[in-house]
Amino acid sequence: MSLSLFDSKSQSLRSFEPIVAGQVGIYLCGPTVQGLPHVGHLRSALVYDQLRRWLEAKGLAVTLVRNITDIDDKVLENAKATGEQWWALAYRFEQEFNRVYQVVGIAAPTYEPRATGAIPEMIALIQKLIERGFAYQADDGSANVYFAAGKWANYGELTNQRIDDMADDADAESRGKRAPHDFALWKAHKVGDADSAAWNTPFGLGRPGWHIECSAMATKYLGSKFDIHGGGLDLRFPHHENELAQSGAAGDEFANFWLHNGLVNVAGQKMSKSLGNSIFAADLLALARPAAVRYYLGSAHYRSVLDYHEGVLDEATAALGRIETFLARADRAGAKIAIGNSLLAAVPAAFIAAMDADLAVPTALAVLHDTVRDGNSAIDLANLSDVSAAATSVRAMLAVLGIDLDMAEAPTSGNEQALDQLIQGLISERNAARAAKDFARSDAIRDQLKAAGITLEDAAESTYWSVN
RNA sequence: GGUGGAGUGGCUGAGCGGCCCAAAGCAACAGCCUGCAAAGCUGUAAACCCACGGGUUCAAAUCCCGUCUCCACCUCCA
Repeated sequence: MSLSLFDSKSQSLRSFEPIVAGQVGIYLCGPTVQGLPHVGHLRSALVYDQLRRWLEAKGLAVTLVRNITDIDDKVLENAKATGEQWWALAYRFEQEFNRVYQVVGIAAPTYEPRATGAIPEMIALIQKLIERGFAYQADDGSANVYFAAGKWANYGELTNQRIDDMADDADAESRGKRAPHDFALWKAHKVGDADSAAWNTPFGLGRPGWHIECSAMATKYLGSKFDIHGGGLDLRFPHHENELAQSGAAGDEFANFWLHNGLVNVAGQKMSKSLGNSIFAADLLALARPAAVRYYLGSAHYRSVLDYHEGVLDEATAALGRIETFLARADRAGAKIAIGNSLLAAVPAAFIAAMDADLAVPTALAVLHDTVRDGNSAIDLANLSDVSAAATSVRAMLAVLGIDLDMAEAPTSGNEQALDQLIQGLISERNAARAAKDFARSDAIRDQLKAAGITLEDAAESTYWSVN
């Protein structure tokens, strides 16, 4: 295993070795389903989809668990605003998340647990923490239970911070906390909150704090020690720090590697509700086809900030078009795609090196484009074996990256056949005009098709058409 | 106040001690091809010294020190 990954906890590139040979357990903090998925959600999910595909290409059996946070303050708040049941709202958005994930080719996780499905495990974990002296029920007698950050000597180890240096939580005392940096494990039910949003527990009626769910679910499905924990950079603190503290205090070794993906800026600015500059997944998908959206999201390294602005999807579409044109030309040239049962064996060494270097997808894309150029040259030289090799290689790289070009093969539907027949008629007419040197007529036909969004390409042996 | 990240061509964006007189894509220009295009290939220009100023080294975009600017996180956040 020559894969290196940047581990946020040690802040260094570490060689990745699975805890159990041949298997990888990954836990991802999935979305809080309180609203529509935006470009940031898509990017995060995509990063780990690429990681998973790469691990699988390398022959590892990946167990990917990505949770759904279906209860929290925002879910309850937003449901009050829309007049829905909180669980109906959460489920509605959960489905929308899964819809857009599916559209851009993010494979479904091995399992997708909901926070509300792990309440008994959370209660058990909280009780364990109370027994061990790392958690306490609020001094005001409410059902609030807090984690005593100061009691856990390693608190701050994930983000390299010391409690004394952290900014204070202003209203800590009013909620029965003993220290400002203690955080909620269990939140007491409040008057006005839906009855369905409360569970009866040894601490009283209430609902889970934000962090406890991930500790409970990660260990429930992956064990007390697992390979990789991932999520957005914004989750590093407090969410992941608190998860680590809870699980560590409960005696779990927890994640071997911590991965954090960079966020998405919009025209250089942070995306936020208050700025009103959010780009939703549906916005992207309305502007470009899924493969282009996926290409764009992978155009910057996963730990870098990815900027979204006007034109980025057009660039991605153009880059993709180049790859597509090559594959179409190779196909016409008679290239044989021969990917065996190992994608890894069909992919260039430079591509493997890039992916192994902390998942350097932009570098991997450069290798892909180099291969396209070499393949195009081979077509011009009529070197069929090189063409086949390049096309095979390109197909394999696309497969590893999960980019599904969904290229038009021979027309299949009735509509496509009808269109093809019409255009073939015009192409014949144009070629007849060209043969007769009636270029006014031939250009008029080409312009007519162009106005309809159809581009003609005169290859040596025939004329091909494609819809822009 | 604390913690972390970034500043590379017209744009996006890799590289993070010698293979860098800096990848790849987009955009531009020229040549080949074409009746003309498109597509493709080739080439060119584009980063004056890779934010700025010092330093270490035989060698620095890459390491160190300082400065400037920007961004993120510090209990809502992918």
